[in-house]
Amino acid sequence: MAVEAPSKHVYDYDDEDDDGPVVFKRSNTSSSKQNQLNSEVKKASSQRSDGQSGRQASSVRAPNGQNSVAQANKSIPPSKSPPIRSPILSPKSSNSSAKASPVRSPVVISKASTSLNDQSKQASKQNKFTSVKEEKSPIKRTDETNSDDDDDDDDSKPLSARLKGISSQGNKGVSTSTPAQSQRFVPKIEVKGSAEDPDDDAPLSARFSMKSNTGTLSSKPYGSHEKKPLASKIQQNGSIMKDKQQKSSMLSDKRPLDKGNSSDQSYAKKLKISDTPTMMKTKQVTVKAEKDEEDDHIPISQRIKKSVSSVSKTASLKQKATKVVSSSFKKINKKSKKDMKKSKYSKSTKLSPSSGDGQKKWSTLVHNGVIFPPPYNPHGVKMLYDGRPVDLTPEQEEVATMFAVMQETDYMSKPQFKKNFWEDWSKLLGRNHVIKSLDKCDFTPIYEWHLQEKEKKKQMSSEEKKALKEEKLKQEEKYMWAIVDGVKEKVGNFRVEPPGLFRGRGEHPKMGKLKRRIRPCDITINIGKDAPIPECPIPGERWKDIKHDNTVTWLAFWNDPINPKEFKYVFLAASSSLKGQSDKEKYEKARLLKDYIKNIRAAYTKDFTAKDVTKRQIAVATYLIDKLALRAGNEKDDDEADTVGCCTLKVGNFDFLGKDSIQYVNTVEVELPVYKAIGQFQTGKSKSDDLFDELDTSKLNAHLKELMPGLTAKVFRTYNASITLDDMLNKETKDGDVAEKVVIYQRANKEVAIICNHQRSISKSHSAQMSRLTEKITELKGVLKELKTDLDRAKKGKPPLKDADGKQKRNLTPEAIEKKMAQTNVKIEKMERDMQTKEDLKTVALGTSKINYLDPRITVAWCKRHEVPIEKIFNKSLLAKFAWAMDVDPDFRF
DNA sequence: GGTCAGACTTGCTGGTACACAG
DNA sequence: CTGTGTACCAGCAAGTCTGACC
Repeated sequence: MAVEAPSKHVYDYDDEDDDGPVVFKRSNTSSSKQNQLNSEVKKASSQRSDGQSGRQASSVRAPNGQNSVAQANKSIPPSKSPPIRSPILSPKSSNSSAKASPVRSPVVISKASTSLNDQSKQASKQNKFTSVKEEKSPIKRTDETNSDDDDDDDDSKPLSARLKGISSQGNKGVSTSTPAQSQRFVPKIEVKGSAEDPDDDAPLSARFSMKSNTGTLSSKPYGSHEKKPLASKIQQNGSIMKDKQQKSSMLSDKRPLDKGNSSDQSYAKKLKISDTPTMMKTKQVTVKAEKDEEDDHIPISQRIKKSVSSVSKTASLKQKATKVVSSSFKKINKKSKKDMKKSKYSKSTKLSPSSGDGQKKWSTLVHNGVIFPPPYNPHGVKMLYDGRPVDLTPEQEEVATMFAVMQETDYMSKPQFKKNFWEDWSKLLGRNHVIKSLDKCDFTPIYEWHLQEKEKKKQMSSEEKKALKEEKLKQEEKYMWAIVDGVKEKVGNFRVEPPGLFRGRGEHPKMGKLKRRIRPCDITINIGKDAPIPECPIPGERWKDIKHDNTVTWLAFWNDPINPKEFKYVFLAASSSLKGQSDKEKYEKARLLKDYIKNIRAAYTKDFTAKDVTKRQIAVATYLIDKLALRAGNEKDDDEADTVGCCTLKVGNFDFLGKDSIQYVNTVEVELPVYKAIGQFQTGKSKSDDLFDELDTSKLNAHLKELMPGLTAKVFRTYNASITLDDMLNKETKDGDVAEKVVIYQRANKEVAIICNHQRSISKSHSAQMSRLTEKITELKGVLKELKTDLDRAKKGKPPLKDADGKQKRNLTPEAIEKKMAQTNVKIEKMERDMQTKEDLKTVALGTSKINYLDPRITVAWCKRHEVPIEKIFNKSLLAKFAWAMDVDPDFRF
């Protein structure tokens, strides 16, 4: 079968994580297409390159140990970018290239078509059966005339790139798009010329032009990297602390790993090997490319077949070698899970993409449980009711205080918050209490007491503060660590959440409700069978339950008092090997998508016009997830904030509240078929109806899994974020000092944040800061003017005028004055750039993408290649979290 | 096929320690 | 030395996704 080939590639790749002797060619775009099509060779090759680079690497510092002497400058790069959230694709933005039709935005229509075409071409080249992964697309268009080879490139390109401006999000403050714009997709009508729009080749992202400014994206050249090795090898995880491990890992990096992953073995216990590869292996999918219409009613999934074969071998090999239980075991029911515990190394033949269900996560686990907040200490300050002081019991006072301290927050203006608070508090007060209504309550005395306490704390001497801190540390020390399979690992959240008022985001229906105090009898502890059960810290009380489940990673959990159906877990810290391993798997999965993306795009593009509605909805939804980095959008209960994701978009949406009630406003141009399809989905529905009424996340993800093993909606976010970073860094890094390079990085980071709609609220002092800067600039300009006058006078041999205070200024030579002027100009420019940057970033949160979406190996490798100390990019906790990525080869590409 | 429990990841915020400019 | 600004981190809310169960 034709299929095989592809699969093979895949597998080989993985396996190989280690070796790959192929030649790497990263650069040519031109070649790219071909390469892609044919082979995964690329991957292999890339790996190879890794090896090489390893050598180079030597020059680079070892990640962990670096010292950064350097100084970095904090200077911020100037950015010219326009406000971030400009509407991206609105027609106006489009302009640029196409003058011809105003309508056509830089983006896309054409693009779509193009890509489609390309793909189809490719497809045609190939034959009918193809694995998705392979390049063959199921779709075939005969009409296509030319194919761009570049297309390939596109696929690998980041979305963002494709969007030239994704300007997506309106931020809270900044959305630029007009309501009208945001309301619907603007179809592009443009006649698309031939496929040749240059853009076509460009990745989607390129197609949207980003307004943001960074200006950097050029659309094209992407190609080069296309062929990075997919899998990099599975390296060990680098766990942070073990030297041995480290060493080995380093070694491994330096040269291509061998299949056996020998290096991995050593870690095996702690780390699971990344299964990603494994996972993928599980199912190989093939697409049957019948081009005809008939396909239309065949679900894509069906069109795709899986070929499983080769994989398992590899997988098992690996597993054995590592002795790690692969995460891939799937579908093991609970009982069997438990059984599995006993046989650590047993493996199921079923590999699953999911990360590890049923899989053993640890063999021995020792920890000390959790620490509780101190009991409430009454302050005795009386609040007023109807102007009179009221006596409250400590319990009543505690809750009143929770409310009082929130006086200055926005919650106080939310009726729902007050209503919920009152419901819970009045229960505590009892029916006969003097306090009958919240309206007559005056919490000011308590609030003032609170402010005083805060002030006192602030006024403490540094010694006192230090002493307190040490005291706290001493109490908490024992809870901070767990021993997992013999290795000391940090625990993430060992402190039980204190009681308080629930602070739901957005218009959460439960905001203001009392989050009661959690007691030991609410808590279930999970610990190794042979480990001592943690002593309950509250005398006379006991844990709710003790479990010894090594198929999960939590150390303890309790039910959320606000929503008892939900759980609050205590996990290991992000720096732990367990977390690191799954992090790595996540990125490996995203990297794998790179190999499938082209065909996935071709498939959904084809389905835009499918007869079957469900299929069409899946296609459009996938498109939106891919292009706009939307989240999947699970159904939500009525008692949650009203937010949506892709599958739950409403007919009237395109300005909606996403996770955390963050607004998403984006106007994009979409391909005509998408526009039409959306129009159809909207027909006959009201604004509040689901746009994708045939869809939910399970269906969508089930479908995605048929396209690529383990593929789910969120993988697109990771993929698009990481590929964008990789692409931008590689395209835009130029010679320069460290500070300049850091600026490049920040720009790329910002681009990703915009794509993912990562926002932050504008700091309270933002406007003050801006006006201060403006003032300073004005002042400097005044100085400049004065200098100019002095200069003119000096040239004529006259002394300078007196200064503002009437004092005589020093007599300077014209040269000296000119020098001063130049310095002042530099200062002004820098300030203006700083202002611009500050303005641009005022609503953009860079941290989230760094923590969750950007493969750290991209960053580490880039730092190594460009001699940028990694500490300039990653802070201490990120360094710990990404320890597993530190020994990546400098040539690593996503 | 749908629902739900369960487990884990993602995301924003606020407090604060610390760096820096004046 | 001091007031500001910011980076960092903890906290916890809010997502995603899987598998069991009906």
